[in-house]
Amino acid sequence: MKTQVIPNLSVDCVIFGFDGLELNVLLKERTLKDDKGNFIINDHTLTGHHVLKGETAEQAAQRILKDVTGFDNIFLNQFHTFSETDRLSSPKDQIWIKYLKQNTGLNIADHVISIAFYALVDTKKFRPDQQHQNVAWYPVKNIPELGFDHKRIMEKALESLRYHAKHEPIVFELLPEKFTLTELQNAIEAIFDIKLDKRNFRRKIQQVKYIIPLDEKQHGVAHKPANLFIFSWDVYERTKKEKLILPF
Amino acid sequence: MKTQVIPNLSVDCVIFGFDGLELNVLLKERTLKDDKGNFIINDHTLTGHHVLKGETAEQAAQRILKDVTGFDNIFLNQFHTFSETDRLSSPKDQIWIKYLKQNTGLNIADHVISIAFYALVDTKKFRPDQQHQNVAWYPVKNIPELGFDHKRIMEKALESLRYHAKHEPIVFELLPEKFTLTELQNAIEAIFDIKLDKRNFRRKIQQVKYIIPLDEKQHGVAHKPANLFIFSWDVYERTKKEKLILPF
DNA sequence: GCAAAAGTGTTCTCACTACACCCATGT
DNA sequence: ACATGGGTGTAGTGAGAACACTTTTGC
Repeated sequence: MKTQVIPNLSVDCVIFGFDGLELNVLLKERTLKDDKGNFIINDHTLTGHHVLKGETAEQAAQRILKDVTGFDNIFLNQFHTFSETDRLSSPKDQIWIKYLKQNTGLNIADHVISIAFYALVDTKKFRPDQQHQNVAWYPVKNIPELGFDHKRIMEKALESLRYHAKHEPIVFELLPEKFTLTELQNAIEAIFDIKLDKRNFRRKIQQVKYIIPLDEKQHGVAHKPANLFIFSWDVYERTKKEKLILPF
Repeated sequence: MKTQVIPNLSVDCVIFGFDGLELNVLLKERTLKDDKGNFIINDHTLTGHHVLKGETAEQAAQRILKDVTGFDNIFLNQFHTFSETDRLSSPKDQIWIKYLKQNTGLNIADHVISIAFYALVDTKKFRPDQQHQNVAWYPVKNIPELGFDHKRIMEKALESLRYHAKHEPIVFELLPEKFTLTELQNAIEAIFDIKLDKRNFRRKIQQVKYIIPLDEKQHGVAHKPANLFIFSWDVYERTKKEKLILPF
C-alpha cells in the first residue's frame, strides 16, 4: 500500500535554532549537475514535503521535523499559507521539478499551496552531519540564495517569530532546559536584532516568577560560572496576565 | 467555459464590522427543511467559497467579499489555515454537503483545507438586506450556533484580530474616514472587551501624530458635537518606530 | 596573575493611573 | 430647561533608561 500525497498541498518548515549566540535556520542543499559536472542548480531550500492523505498540516509538519532532525515534539507554529500562482515558476525551479519527476517519480503540481510553519530548537540538541539529508545551520543574518519562494517564506517566518515572541514566552524553546541569564538575553537579542542593557534586563527578570533560579552553576567555563535558571510553563500559566498594548 | 474549483481548498472569511458601539460578525443563514417543512438544519456559517483554478487564496477572499458585500478593497488578513481531517464530518454538515451536491452539483471533498481570513469593515457602509444572500450582523458577544468548525475559526479570528490590533493601527479599518475620539475608544474597547479611562485615552491620542484633528464637528447630534479626526497612514509609516515589548 | 564573563545600585525621567466637573448642542 | 455625550487637569506612583566597577573561576 502506497501512501498518497495531496498533490497541490505542501508544508514548509522554517527551523530556527539558537546556539547560545546567534539565530540560525536549517537549510537543505539543492544541487543538480549537467553531464559535464557543472552546476545547473546550486542553492538551498527550506525543509518541506507534501501533505499526505488523511493527515493535517500540523501532522505533516511534525513528520517533516522528525524526518529531518529525528526529534518529536518540536515547538511548531503555523504562520502563513502561501498560494501565489507563480510560487514554483522560475526557470530554475521548473528544471528542478522536472528532474524530480524523472528521477524520483514525485509529481509536483503547477499550483502548489504551501502551509508554512516555523519551528524552534536548541541548536546544541541537533547537530546535523552527513546522514542528515544535506542540511546545515545558517545564520539568519547571512542566508544564502534560496530556491522557490523560500526567501519570502523565511522573511515572513522571522517576522512572525518576532511578533509571537513579544507576547508569549517562546524564547525558552530555543534554550536548553537549564540556561543562564546571558543565554536568555542573547536569545532575545538575536531574535529582535537589538542590544539590551545587562543590569536592566536582569532586574526585570528578577520580577518574573516563572523564571526560576536554581541552586546550580555552570561547569567547565573559564570564568566565573553563571547561575542556572529554568522556565516554568506552569507558573507562567497561573500568573500570566494580559497587558494591554495599544499600537500607539 | 466553466470556471474550475480546486476541490480540496476553500477560503473562509470572518467579516468583522463595527457600528460605533459593538463589534459584529457577518454570518450567513443555513437552513434546510424536510418534506413536512420542519427544520433539519437551522444555523449559521461564515462566508466562504472554494478557491478557483489560477487564483490565490487572497484573490478568492477578495472575490467572496465582493460577492457578499459588493465592495472591493476591503481590509483583509490571512490568519490561519484549518486542515483538521474531521472539519466537515459532523452529521449535520454531512447532510448539508449531500444536499448541496444534489441540488447545486457542488462537490465538496472529504478533506477540505480552509485558508481563513478576517476582514474589517465599517458596519454603516454595509447594511445587508434581503438581496444579500441571507447574511446579517451578529454581535461578537452573542454568536448563534455555527456549522462546520466555524465557531473555532471565529474564535481564532478574534484572537488574531486582537493580536494584530496591538501592533498596527488597524482599528481605523472599522471606522468611517472621519471619526470621533469616542468612536475610536469604543472600537478599541469592543475589540479587546475592556474599559478605558476617557481622559487618559485622549491624552495618549494627542501625542500620536498620525491621528489628526480636523476643523470639523459632528452634525445633528443631540449633544455637544464632537471634533472629527482622520487617520493618516502616511504619517504613520513615516513616524512609526518599533517599541520593544517583552512577554515578561 | 590574567583573561573572561558574572553579577550588582542609583539616579532621572517620563508614562500610566485614578479621579469629577463644566460645556455645547438638539429637542 | 433638560438630557446627552464632549471635553478637560493634577497629583502620585512605578517602570524604563543610562551608566562602571568588583567578583569568581579556569588556565
